[in-house]
Amino acid sequence: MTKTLEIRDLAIGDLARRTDTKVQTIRYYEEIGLLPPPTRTEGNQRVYGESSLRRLAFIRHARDLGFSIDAIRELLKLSDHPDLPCDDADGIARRHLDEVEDRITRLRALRKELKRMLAEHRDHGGRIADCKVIEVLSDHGLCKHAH
Amino acid sequence: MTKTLEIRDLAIGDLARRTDTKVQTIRYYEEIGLLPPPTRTEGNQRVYGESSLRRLAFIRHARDLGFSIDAIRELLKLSDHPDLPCDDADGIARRHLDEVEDRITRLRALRKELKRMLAEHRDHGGRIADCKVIEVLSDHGLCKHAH
DNA sequence: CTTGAAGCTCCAGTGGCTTCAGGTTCCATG
DNA sequence: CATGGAACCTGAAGCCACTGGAGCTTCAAG
Repeated sequence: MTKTLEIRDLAIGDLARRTDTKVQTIRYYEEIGLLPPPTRTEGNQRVYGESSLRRLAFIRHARDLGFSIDAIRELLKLSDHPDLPCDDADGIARRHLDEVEDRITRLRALRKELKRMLAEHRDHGGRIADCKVIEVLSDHGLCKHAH
Repeated sequence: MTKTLEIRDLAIGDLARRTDTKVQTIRYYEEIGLLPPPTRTEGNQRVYGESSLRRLAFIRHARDLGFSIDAIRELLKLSDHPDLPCDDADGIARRHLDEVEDRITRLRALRKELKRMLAEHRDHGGRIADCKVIEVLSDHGLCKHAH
């Protein structure tokens, strides 16, 4: 039950380093309302705490995984309003769960193919006989909007 | 051993529909060299075959999964040049495999959390008691560039 | 031979940053 | 306590990966 000591009073640059984000990107996220405006010092400089760090880390991971800003806004809404009317929250979570499942499936297929290529490569001493990356991710069965 | 009958002579609109892509996006991909310029009709209209269909479907899936155009260019290079010097191909494949593994890990974490939320939601009759989507994807251990 | 859908090129606009310019604040060192 | 360089500030322009619109041509069903 050791209470993790809180991280506080991070300058924008510290936050940037810890989340592998550009300083300007942080200011941009504030501008578009993804990050709440933090408190400022006397000299008007932004000061962040742990919650900003977590929130920003989440945003970066989600962006990196291909979620749009709007999708992220929705996911954050789940966090920000735990007492959201149930249908909304349920709908948002369910919709994103489907999308996540879908992405995992496609990434698995790509992973399998990349592994196969590396393995064959070793076996055949330096040549990729037949690369099927395209086949594997062009599979129509995996298309969201196909039928 | 039934030979799949080849799809040929698709107009740009057909290709767009089959890959859930905008017509303009297809032309844009041609412009930046992701798709080879197809043959044209007498009247100067683009005509595509099966390989374009596969290639474009691949590109779309990869973009959707958050790969950059440059990463996709590299993956396509594996397909386009099966006789690539081994170190190049191996490096490309290995690098992207690592990235793919990483993405799968993070998506799994997010999936787990979304599932948990939906389950608790059902149990508690309409309220999301504590939403941890942020915690789950802000985990520092999952950061590519953290240490 | 008409007519309307779909194609063509060129160019401007958008989302999500990124870079630049021209300043102000902070703080380690002399 | 003065100072100089790193880090901060705002505001605006630029860039990538599309997206949409204008104005025109081609195609194919009737």
